[in-house]
Amino acid sequence: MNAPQSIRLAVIDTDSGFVTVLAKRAEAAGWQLRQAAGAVPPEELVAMKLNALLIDPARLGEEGWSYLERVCGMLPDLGVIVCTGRSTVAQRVRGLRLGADDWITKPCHPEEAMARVEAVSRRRRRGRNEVDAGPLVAGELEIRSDQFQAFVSGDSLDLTRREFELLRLLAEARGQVLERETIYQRVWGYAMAHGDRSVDVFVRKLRQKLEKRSPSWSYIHTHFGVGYRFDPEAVGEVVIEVPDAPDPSMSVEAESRAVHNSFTAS
Amino acid sequence: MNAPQSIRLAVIDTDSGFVTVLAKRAEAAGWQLRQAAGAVPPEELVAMKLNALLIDPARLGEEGWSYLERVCGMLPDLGVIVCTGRSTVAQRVRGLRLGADDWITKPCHPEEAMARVEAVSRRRRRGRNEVDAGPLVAGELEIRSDQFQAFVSGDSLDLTRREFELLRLLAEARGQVLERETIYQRVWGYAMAHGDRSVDVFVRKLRQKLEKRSPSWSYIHTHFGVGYRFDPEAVGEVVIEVPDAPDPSMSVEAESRAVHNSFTAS
DNA sequence: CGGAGCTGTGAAAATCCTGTTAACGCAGGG
DNA sequence: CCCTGCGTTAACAGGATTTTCACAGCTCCG
Repeated sequence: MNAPQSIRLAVIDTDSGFVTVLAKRAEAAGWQLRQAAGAVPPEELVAMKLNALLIDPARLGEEGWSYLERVCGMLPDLGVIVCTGRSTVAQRVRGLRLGADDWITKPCHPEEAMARVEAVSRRRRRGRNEVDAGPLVAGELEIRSDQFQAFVSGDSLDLTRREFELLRLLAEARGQVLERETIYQRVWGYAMAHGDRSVDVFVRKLRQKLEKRSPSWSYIHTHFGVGYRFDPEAVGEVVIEVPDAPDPSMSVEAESRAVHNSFTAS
Repeated sequence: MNAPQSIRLAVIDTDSGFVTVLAKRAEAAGWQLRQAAGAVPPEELVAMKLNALLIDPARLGEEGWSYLERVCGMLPDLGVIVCTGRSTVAQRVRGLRLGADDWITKPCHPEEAMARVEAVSRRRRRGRNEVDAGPLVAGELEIRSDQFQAFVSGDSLDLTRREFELLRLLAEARGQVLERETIYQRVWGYAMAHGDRSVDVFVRKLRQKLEKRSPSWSYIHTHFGVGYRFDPEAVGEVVIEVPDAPDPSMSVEAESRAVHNSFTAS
């Protein structure tokens, strides 16, 4: 169910050889990686919204242990993996009892380090209710993962599951153009068959529902020959007051069509 | 901070030397330990209500890997620590990616093994915390964990164990949409088989009993394609008086059906 | 200016999902 | 051994949702 989701990892180590190799692999795997050489204040770690922290306390000198203890104490939800040189059983046991989740001995293969980081993150995620983030807001839109719905000033858009997943994917990549194949792969979970128009159809449904609730904004933009891009933009024209007009749909649609095709973005 | 709470651990290994030493220490630490020599069916592991499982898949011969995979897949909440002899990086990576939480190489000091079991168990505990003391009330409903029952103005709903667990889970996540897989995982304790309808059937039983005792409220809402959400809502329509109608059941059911399908969150 | 290739639309057709029932198997108590 | 309560499965019907199609409208590019 959960594809190898992107992991946010921080590495506190000065062993440049190990770190650079690891960074390379992590990047290849699509992880978000931050490096630091010294003891980063726990507050900053919080701000990074990490899944896990890989640390060599030996590089921190005397305060290594106390730092480890402080971090584990202040961020009980953070996965902590110690990766250091030769150590005694007593040291390892102490580290683990202090709150570390795993202890790897250097030299170690970067792939194993990554697998252990994954294992720790996996367990982390499971425990905490996956309400990882607060609602994502964009323009007048509020996307709530815990409700599988999007709202505009409290009103639900009545999205179906696929519509929601598509919207979330696009919104999470705000500003980035996503190709149809990528979108399909990530929302449907498998490769898109050649000639499949499902993505287009769902984009249309989404635009329809978005316009209904948030007419003065334009969210999903088409990139001809490529795919789609999510970017909330207030539509220039202010809403025309048509308080009692029986059917303003024609004018609204004509207007919106012009807005959608803003190809030359970027 | 964490009192070394009692841990329920199962060990699947035939290395009597290692196991007996470990058992001795575990007992001294007040752990509940179960031993097994071969592949125990995942169902039995569920029944043991374990915190963690320590296993040497090499002792299971050929099926070691598949057994590991099966257990990790079916009991995603169980901490799994592999403890085996010499291994390659590739093997360790594979094991960890399969779902194992840690991998220890024999020979290893029993104290370290225990520290790692603790570290893995610590994680799992973090998510499902807290002694919620008082009874939980919602609408006309009162859910008492100490009684394993729910009441409406003093009358018991006569819920069975599973019905109660399901209701409690939903109610504790009030307002949040829970997916079927999540529900099954948390109430039944292991992964839901594809196509299993147990959750639906139990939701129906619950709704039935809830309506019987609290007709003017709607508690469990369906989110098509996703799962269910608990949210007490007073039903708009006041009870229709049908003083002399011999069997009002039909109208009541028809009405309630309409209410259940309030897909639009809000 | 015109054709080829893409994308927007609407609606029909094919699937999937949930509500409901009822049969089945199991285990505990008489 | 039979009865009863409980949980699991299978099957069906009615809807809701997704796919698939056929066309019309746009873009790009020569």
